[in-house]
Amino acid sequence: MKSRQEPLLRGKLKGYGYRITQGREAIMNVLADAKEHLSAEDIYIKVYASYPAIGLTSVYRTLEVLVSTGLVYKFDFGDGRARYEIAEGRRGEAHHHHLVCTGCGRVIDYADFINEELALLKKTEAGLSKKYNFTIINHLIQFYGFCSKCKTNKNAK
Amino acid sequence: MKSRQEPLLRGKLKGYGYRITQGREAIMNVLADAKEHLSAEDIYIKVYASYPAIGLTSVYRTLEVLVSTGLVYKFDFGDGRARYEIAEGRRGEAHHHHLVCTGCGRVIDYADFINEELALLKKTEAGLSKKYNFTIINHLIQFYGFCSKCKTNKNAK
DNA sequence: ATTGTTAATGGATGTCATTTTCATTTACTC
DNA sequence: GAGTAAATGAAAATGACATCCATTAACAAT
Repeated sequence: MKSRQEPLLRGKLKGYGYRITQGREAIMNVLADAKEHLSAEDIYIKVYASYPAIGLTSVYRTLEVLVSTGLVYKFDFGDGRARYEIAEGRRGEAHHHHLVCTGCGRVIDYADFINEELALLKKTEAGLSKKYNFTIINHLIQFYGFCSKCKTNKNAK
Repeated sequence: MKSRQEPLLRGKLKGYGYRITQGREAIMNVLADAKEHLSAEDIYIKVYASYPAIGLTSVYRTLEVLVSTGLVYKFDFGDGRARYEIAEGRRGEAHHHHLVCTGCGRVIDYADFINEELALLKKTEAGLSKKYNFTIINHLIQFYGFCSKCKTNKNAK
């Protein structure tokens, strides 16, 4: 099933003066249908399935274009690979933050308390936007600490 | 001037069963005296000045130990290199969050609104700790968007 | 529809932070 | 002071991502 999202991205990309290529269309489709944030390689693999002529290099380049135009968000969760998520459409749906265990590296997604957080973030955003003349579009919140397994021993030898 | 911080770390590391080596002492000194969060290479260079026998490998290994025991925090700001900060001692002093420009990659540090944020974070932390049996020690908050230079053109071609 | 131009591509190669390997050294126990 | 296992440094490996460059394809103008 084709996503109804893609033509939107397509039009916007074109509006910024970029050409619409087969590879870029395939990448936008994958992003529009994604339920999770994907790594560049995740995207490459998914695109490859329907368009094997794709190169990993083009995935990186297209993502860079999409991110720099604001059509796609890029996150760094600290595991050494960036993740990408489409900006319009799927917003809020699976929005969550992370608990990152300092002991074992485990990452727990949570969506609890998100609403209270969001309320505060809105206020903060307003102040920051004004002071720094910065348009805020998204955010990343991570808590670091120790998960249940690691909290007792703290990796003692 | 020797930091009074280091013996603390030293004792704790020992308590976890790790040996205290010259390299580890030097690294702990650097971390205890640091005013900013440092990258592994930053630390290597500083340690090298007083202890040239140090190897970059040992810096990475020692940092891993310190992080996994909770004595040092590790952050990933998304610029491809991790940053480290001592857990006890210098807390709060230069605590800030980031505005990351999606257009050009610029990172703006801000410390405004931190207090309101912290109040909420404390509440959130309490809830999360309980629900996920996770001991929260630190956090990372980043806003993504467009800085003043990038907001108008969004890198259009 | 055909052509010209220039952006976009893919494969190879490079880069850079971090990890692994391994033979040697050293902190700490007895 | 000797024994032993942890820790080390140098070199090589890894893995994500960027760059180079010759080729291809999008799209505007015909």
